[in-house]
Amino acid sequence: MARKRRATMQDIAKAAGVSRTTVSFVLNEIADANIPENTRQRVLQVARDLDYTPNAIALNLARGKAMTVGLIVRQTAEQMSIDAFIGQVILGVMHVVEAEGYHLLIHAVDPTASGTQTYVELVRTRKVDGLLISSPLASDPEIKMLHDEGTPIVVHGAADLADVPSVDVDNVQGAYAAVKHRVDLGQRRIGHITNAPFNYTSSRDRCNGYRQALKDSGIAYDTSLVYEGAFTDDSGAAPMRALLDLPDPPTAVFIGSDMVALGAVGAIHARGLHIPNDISVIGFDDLTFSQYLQPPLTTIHLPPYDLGRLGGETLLSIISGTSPDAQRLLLPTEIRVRGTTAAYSK
Amino acid sequence: MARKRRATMQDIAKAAGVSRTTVSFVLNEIADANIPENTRQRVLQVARDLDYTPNAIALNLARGKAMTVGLIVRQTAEQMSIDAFIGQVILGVMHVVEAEGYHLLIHAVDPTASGTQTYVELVRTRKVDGLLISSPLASDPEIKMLHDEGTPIVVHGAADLADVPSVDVDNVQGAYAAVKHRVDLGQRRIGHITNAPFNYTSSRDRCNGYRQALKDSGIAYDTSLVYEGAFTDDSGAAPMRALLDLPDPPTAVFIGSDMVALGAVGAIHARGLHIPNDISVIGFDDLTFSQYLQPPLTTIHLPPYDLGRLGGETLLSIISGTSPDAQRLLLPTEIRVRGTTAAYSK
DNA sequence: TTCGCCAACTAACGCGCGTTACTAACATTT
DNA sequence: AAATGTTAGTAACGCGCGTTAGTTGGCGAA
Repeated sequence: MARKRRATMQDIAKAAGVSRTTVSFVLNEIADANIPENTRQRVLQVARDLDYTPNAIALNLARGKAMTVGLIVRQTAEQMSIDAFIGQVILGVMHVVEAEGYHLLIHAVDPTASGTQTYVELVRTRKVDGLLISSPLASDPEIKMLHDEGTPIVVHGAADLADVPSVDVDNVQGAYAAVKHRVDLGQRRIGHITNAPFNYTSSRDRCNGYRQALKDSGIAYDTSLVYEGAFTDDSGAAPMRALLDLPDPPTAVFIGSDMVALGAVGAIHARGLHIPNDISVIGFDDLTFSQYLQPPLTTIHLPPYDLGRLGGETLLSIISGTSPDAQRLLLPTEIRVRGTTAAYSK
Repeated sequence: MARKRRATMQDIAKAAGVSRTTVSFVLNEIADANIPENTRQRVLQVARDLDYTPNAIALNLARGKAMTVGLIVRQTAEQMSIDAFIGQVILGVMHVVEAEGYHLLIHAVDPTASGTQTYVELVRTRKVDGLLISSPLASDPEIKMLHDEGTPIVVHGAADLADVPSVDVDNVQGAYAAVKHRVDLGQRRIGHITNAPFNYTSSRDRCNGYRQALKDSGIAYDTSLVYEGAFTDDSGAAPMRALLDLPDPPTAVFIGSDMVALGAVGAIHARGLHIPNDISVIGFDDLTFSQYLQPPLTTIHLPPYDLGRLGGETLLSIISGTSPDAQRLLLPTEIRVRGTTAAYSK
């Protein structure tokens, strides 16, 4: 039961009666090392007998690469559970990364923490070869610093960091489509509850899409119609009540997240109002449950798996030195029109 | 922009005019190495000037520990997104693990893959010091093998592996409570749709709780009332339709997962039936959206964060050699009675 | 015969660090 | 004055592996 000491190259060398160098040459299939076939076979056989597996850490030290990339999620406990597609993102990253022989290290940072971010340590200690940063703040000095130091780094959405490679969904376009969908049906008083505080890029981008759609429709931007949500279902309730309490409440609300929309919808129902007759609702993210709500939630669909996959691919290409053509990727979104936005008839 | 070579201990030694050994002693605060205060300060100052950070890989090699634990998730793309609380579990593990200076490596295995599981490589290569295995199959030969080899390992639910440490929610008790809740209101014809195929321990345990509750109530177990779900919302629809098509359909369904329940509820509504008047529904997991469904879903609440946290704690205590008292932990669940199970009145 | 060449290896260094010996200089005791 | 510490270090080995620069013995060609 005691932890067995695993065989090393040295053990193989001794057992096969050759030098460790020869073992290394055989196992790594070095072409221009003239190893005769029978020596080769003998070494391989001994390796098999000893159940040899190379020590990854030693290998990493020798090569100077950790063969590991870090995925940084900036989320509190609530957000993590909430952000239902974080699992999809993780899976997307994992698949491409492991296909190239890399491993995936996950590290959460407390968004409320100040001072040097802990993920800087990950790259300083060479524990990871590169970083994929999920849901970054709009201005994150460490990201810029690491990038300037030459650390391979890719962020999921970062408008402020012009030269840092990024892969993101087209939040602006998605939000634009959501709002335009309402305006085109004649609604002009449209509220907005964000998915997150404004220092998150996704939140800002979605709000910008909202504003742009209003502008293009000749509707003035009214700050009294905009409230901040913060990831969770609960965070949508109070803003929604505030909107309903307005002297002239909106006839539609665009909510930057399906999860936040849950709380908002709950608040609307609690007032005894009817969706979509009294007010229509549009979400964002197209989480699995959205189509099962009563009425089913109109929302903006996005591809979380691809977000992870493309982020991983971009990061790997940077690590390998073959810098990608497109340093900034924007994935398209798609509106899913459902029951919460029936034709406007007031 | 070129990747800076980071300073090593050797660099500090040269700059401070001492040997590398002395640097090591100072930085590691070795007590019985008599380093005079001014030498100590000089070394520390140089280290700061050179922005020294120890190389984690070299350190790991020297110490013979990876300072990393692996979290294995056995899930396909669909399941990963679906299993909304995987994020919570990850976060729980991460918090305890990082508090002890460890890092978290995540690795997904394809549940349909055969042959030696890829996670075996993780421990053979010494890339991780221990493994936390989420949602294991009922009988997983590699787990037993690794454990017998002395690998620190903890599983989230594994009835068949008697001597492998585990941390799990009390699925049997949860399911029992769910079913008893119905029986006590007079219902006797209760269907069951599992959360996953029967080779998953959680699925089997929940079904066992269902059967036990029936038995204790003098109700015969009827296999025609039991169907297999498989993680996703979609997987709940067909089984539900089959139940409704029975000559004598059940008056209640216990579904092993809220996600699967989504599809089932959809199927019930599609038939124009009313919940809970025509049929009552009970889920499992208490996912965030469940309370927002119409009617709100009665379900079994469980603590995903604690699942991760306690799993991590147990694993770390095994790694550190202080084997835990309780090798098998069962976390309690709690029923949340909501609208899908109104009082039975037929 | 002798020189060069090639096959078949191996010695030795480096990756960055922990750790155990061991040493040289100086101070204290007997 | 000699023996015994004590202080302030350092040399050297080990962790497991990649990799370069050799080394040896045999053989064909000049």
